[in-house]
Amino acid sequence: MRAPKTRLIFDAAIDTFSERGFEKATMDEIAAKANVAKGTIYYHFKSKEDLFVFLVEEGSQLLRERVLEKLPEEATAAERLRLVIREQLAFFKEYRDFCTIILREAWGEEERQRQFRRMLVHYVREIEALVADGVANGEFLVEDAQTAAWSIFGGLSIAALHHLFADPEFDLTVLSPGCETLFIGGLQSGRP
Amino acid sequence: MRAPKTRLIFDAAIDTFSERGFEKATMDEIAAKANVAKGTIYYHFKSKEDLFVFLVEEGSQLLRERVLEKLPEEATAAERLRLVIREQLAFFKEYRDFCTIILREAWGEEERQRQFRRMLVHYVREIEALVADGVANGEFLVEDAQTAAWSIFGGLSIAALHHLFADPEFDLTVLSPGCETLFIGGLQSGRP
Amino acid sequence: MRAPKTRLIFDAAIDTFSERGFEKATMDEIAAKANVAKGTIYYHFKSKEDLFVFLVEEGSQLLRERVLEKLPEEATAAERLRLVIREQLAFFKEYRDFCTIILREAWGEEERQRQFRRMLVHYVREIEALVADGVANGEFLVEDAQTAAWSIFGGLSIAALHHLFADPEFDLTVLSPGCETLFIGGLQSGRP
Amino acid sequence: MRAPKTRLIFDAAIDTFSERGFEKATMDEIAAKANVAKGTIYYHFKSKEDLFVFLVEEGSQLLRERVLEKLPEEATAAERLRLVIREQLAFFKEYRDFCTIILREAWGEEERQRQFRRMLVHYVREIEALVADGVANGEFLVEDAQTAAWSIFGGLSIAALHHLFADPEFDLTVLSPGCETLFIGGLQSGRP
DNA sequence: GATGAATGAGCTTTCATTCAT
DNA sequence: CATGAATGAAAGCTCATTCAT
Repeated sequence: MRAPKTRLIFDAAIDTFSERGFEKATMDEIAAKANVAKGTIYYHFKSKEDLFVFLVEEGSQLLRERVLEKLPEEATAAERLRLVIREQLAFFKEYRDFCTIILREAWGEEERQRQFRRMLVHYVREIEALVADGVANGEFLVEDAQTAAWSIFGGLSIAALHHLFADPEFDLTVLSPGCETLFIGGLQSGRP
Repeated sequence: MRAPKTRLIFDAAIDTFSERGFEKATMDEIAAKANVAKGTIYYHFKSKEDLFVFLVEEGSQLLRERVLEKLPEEATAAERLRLVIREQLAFFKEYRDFCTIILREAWGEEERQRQFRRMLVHYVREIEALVADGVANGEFLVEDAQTAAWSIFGGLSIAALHHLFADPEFDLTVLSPGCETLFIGGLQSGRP
Repeated sequence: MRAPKTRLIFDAAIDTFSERGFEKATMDEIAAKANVAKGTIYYHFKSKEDLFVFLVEEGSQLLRERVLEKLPEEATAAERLRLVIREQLAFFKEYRDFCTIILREAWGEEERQRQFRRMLVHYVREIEALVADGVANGEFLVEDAQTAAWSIFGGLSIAALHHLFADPEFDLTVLSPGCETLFIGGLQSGRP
Repeated sequence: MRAPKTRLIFDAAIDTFSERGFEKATMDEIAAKANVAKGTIYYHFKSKEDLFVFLVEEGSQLLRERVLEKLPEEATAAERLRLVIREQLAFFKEYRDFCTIILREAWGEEERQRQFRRMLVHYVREIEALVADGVANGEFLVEDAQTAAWSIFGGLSIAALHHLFADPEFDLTVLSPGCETLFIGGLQSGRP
């Protein structure tokens, strides 16, 4: 990743994969965007699949770092979940290309898709743990923390994706308050 | 759709597109699954894209029929939303292939993807209206009904998809109670 | 093989493989020679390897038919061996392309090469049996019929190949008497 | 050839060319086997073709030295030919890689193949002279010494190659007696 | 209506060669 | 002397689409 060309390829690949999807993206386009010869990509990455997996791994790791690692241990589950929602949206705002890739490319039986899902599972499991914490200490009341976690992750993601496709310049962070209210308090938030 | 071959092609296409994704699905595989010659598909559909769009239109219409058309006018917004959640999961259970296609193939700038999103927007707008109703009559408290609607739709869909990929035989309807609680009452459901 | 295009491809492939060798032959050249589109080759043959193997199988079978099937049962081993030598050279004369392919492409660890050798072994084993017959009835005197058989087959082939490369128009059948004398009677043929 | 790296490259090249054939052998593999950088090969050899030709020249020269230079002038033609057969098999035993390369890479219209054949011709011509000697002094009885020479060279080579591919550990020198008998005395060796 | 052989543009990947260091 | 990152031409293969039957 330190090699300068690798960085160029990485960025061009993110861009291209998010714009076209894995199958429609061509190595020619990635090479052109990165301003390197096609062979150069293959010097640094074994295959198109390999490039994709590398990129998804980096992105997933970044997502975990950004969203999960700064959670204050002492805060309540609700406060931490609010932070997760805020940070995930902020992440999607900064890396909108990666956000697109997540939802498009994770679902299928190809090896790269399975690998991708494994990383998502890894991430969502942390949200699940957070929800379970809240349940354990009486803050939350849900039976199935896993489904709740996937609903939250998926709800945020699809809402973000929808807005991004409607308006590429849309500022996703404005969605935070609404999403926090919805997932923490529900639609009946504040009702007796 | 009345021609018997058309039906065979339709089913084979749903099957193939959901298994492989639009790009990886081949007309050969669809033809083989439908037990017709490849030329026959082109006799009934202008192109691969045309076949896909047709299939997505039928599916979207079916989704709307199943989920939205049986909502009792007189019920509360919360009751109607619970029904929506229940019915959408039931629909995904029955048409899991279509559920997969929705989340994989709607996000991109190809014409078919734009068209697909237009249909989703059409569907989600009804949920949004329902949420807005609830807000209007004081049942719900959200600022952005649109985002709430997409979060609910997306949350349900991704949670469903996750479970389907983890276990193809999973019965999605068991997710209903949890999802209803989450979206209506929030994680703090029942807390004072 | 009845489809007309298949025949065109077959002939073009023999021609190209013998001229360039398996690796250097390109599907583009074969297609151009056969006056078909490249895709047409792949419609009839799974891969370049598949095309090659098919062609080698046909050739090997033809070689066996031409050389081995007309051997008179009642003749002496020496007479039959003379016939084999004569017929193999006649075969190489008629199918010089195949003769080239045999010696170039059989030696290596690729699957197609192993398969090829299996067919050669099949052919040479019949010569070996013939030699063994001669030994059994006292006509011949060799300890290792297998090595003798390969020496005869290889000697004929390389001598033929040498002459063909020196002069493509060379008539291989003129080599028969010399080769018969050499292998049957040895260099000291006729000496006491 | 004195530079130590050149030697490493030479050995790695022989190994790789014999294992994969000229076309399939890659400079990367040769470099890896030689434990030098790819650029280093190009420092010592102009091109892949150049490396191959160099190697073939060295090998051919060695073959001539080993087989032809120790022939006792005073011996009979038959005795000298026996020695040739023995020594060629011994050479193939020691340099089995080179033996493989000879038969695989000499037949074609590429410049390197023409050059290769010129060297083989050079070698076989000496055998031819030996045979012609025998004919001149009444030891042998053949009309076409050239064909006889190629038959002997080819017979030995193909028999050796066959055994090497059937069993890489096979000791080729055990073939000597059989081959001597075959080529000198013929299959009817010893018959009246 | 239905067929399937034929097409060719377009894709991923390989690899001999170059050259700045 | 030696290196190895970079190159780009060239190759095998795929597949949506067409069309004569």
